[in-house]
Amino acid sequence: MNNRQNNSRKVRVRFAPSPTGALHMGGVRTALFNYLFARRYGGTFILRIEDTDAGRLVPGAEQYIIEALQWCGIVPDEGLTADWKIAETADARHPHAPYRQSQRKPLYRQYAEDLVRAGHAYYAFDTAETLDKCRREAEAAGQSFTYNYTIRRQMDTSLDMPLDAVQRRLLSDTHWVIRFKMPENRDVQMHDLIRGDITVNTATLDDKVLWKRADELPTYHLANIVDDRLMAISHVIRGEEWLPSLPLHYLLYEAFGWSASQPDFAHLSLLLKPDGKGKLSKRDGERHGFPVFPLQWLSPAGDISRGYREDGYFPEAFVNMLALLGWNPGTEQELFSLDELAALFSLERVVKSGARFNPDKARWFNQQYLKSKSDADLALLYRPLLQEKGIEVSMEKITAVCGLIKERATFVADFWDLSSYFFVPPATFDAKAVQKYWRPETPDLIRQLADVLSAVEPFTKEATGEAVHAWLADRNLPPGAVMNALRLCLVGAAKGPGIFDIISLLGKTEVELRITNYELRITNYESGIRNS
RNA sequence: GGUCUGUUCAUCUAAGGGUUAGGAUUCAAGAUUUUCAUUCUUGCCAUAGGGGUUCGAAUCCCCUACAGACUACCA
Repeated sequence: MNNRQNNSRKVRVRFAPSPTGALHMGGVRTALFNYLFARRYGGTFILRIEDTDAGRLVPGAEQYIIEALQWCGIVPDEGLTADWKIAETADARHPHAPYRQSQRKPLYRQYAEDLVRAGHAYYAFDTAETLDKCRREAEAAGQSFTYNYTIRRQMDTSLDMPLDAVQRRLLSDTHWVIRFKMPENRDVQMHDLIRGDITVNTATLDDKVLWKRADELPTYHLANIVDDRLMAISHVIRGEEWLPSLPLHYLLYEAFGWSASQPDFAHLSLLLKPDGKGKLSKRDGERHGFPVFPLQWLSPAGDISRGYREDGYFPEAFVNMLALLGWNPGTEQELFSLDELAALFSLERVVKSGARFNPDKARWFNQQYLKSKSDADLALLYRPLLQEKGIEVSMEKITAVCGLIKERATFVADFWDLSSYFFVPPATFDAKAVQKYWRPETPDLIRQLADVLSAVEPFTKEATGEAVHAWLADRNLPPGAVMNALRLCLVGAAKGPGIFDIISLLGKTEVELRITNYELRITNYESGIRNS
C-alpha cells in the first residue's frame, strides 16, 4: 500500500470546534496537535467555527473556545483577528473569511445540488414521524434502521420521481433534505497517518443527510468537506470519533471529483477516564476532584465546572501534560516548552491507543514548572493572595519567602499554608510535634536561647546560626535539645525551611516576641495534652 | 446487534524480529535535611489469553476475550 501523504503540499491544518459548550481538555489536545503540526512544518493553523446546528449553540461557548486557546498559547494564524475575534471579512491574512460556518450558509446549497445533478445525491421528503416509525419498527424486529440502498426506493425520495414532480415538491415542501447516495457494495480503501490502511465496505453505511431545507444549512459532513476544500486544508487532524465517517468523507471527495487533492487524515485516540471505563467526561472531574476543562465554565443552566486555570495550573504545565498524552518524542525528556514541542512534533509518534488521564501526573507537571519559576515571578503571583488576607508587605519579603517555600508547593495556592507564619504568628501548635519536641527542660533552654539571639548583630542567617551553634557547643548540648522547640515557637509546627532562614527573615523583634509569648503557651498547651 | 479502532507495570509510555522489556508518575523503604519538603538511592509492578510463522516474537499472521468510538434532518 502506498502512503498517500502528499508532502509537496503547503501544510494547512484547522481546528474546527462546535460551540456547543465548554471545550474540554481532549478538544484542547486536538487543537494543540494541529497547532504543533503546523508549526513543525512551517504551515498555517486555522480556526474555524462549526456552528451549523443552531439548536445546540450555547451562548458564550465560542468565546470560551477562543479564551481557552489564548490561555494555552495556541495562537491561530488564520481565522482569528489580532484582537482575538473570529474573522468575518476577508483580508490578506484571512482570505477565506468568514470562518464561522453559519455565516457561510449561502455557499453550501449549490454543492449539494451539484451532487444531485451528478447522480451522487437525491432529495428525500420523509417526515420526522416516518423516520421515527421506521426506526421503532426496526428496533422491534431486533435490527437497526439503516437508510441506504436496501430501503431508499421505498422511501419518499426524488429517485423515481419525474423531474417536474420533483420541482413541484421542492417548492411546496419545506422539510426536504438532500441525502448522499451511498454506493451499494464497494470497499472503500482509506489511509490514516496514525493508523495505517483501513478498508470499509459501503454496505453498512447509510445515505447521510448533507443539506436541510428546513434551516437551509448543511450538516457537518458537507460543510466540513466543502470548507476544507475551499480553505485548501492539507491535513485533517481530528478526534477518533470521526473515524467511522471517514469512508463517507472519502466518497464525498470522490463524488465532487476532488480526490486527487483531498487532505491526508489523522485520527487521534480519545482521552479516557482516570478510573473505570469510557471516555473522559465532565462528571469525572467532579467525582475525582480535577478539572476536565481548561478554564472554569459557567453553563447557561448555572452549573460551574472547574478549570485548570482557576485551579492554579500554569498554562505551560497544562499544555506540556496534554502534549505527552498520546505523543512522545522517543527520548526520556518530559519537560517541553511550546517552542520545543513545535520543533519535535510529528504524527508518526502519536500513539494509537486511548490515553487514560492521570491527575497525579498533571500535578507533577505543575510542580516542575512552579519550581522553575523565579522567586520574583512567584512573588508577583503570591502578592494578590496576601492582599486578600489584608497583608501588605514588601515585595522583597514576599520574594524571599517564595524562594524558601517554592520547593514545597505544587500550586501558588499552597503558598499560604506553607508560609503564613512569616506574616502572622502561629495561632495553633501541632500537637504531635509538641509531644515529640517539648520536654520539661525546654522552657528554660528556650529563654536562654532568646537571650543569645537578642545579642546577635547583624541579625542574619549566618550570624544567628553561628551564635546558636557556639552557645550549644559551650553548653555541651546536642542541637536536638532546642532546635525543634524553637521552630515550634516560630512556626507552630515541625515543618518549613531551615530554622535560621526563618529567624533572619522574621527579624529580631518578631523572634523575641514569639519566643516570650509562646514558650509559656506551649508549656500550658503541652500539660493540657498530658492531663487529658 | 452491526461497523471500525485499539490492548506493554496501577497510570503515561519506550523498545519499528535478537536488551536482565527502559523511563516517568503513584506507592514503599533508605540516605540527606536533627523539622517538613526537595534531592539522591533502592524496591514493587507489565507484553490480555490461545494458536501459528521463525533459529529467535511485545514486535508478523489468525482466533478468542476485553475495551472504546460510531451507528441523528448533532458535531
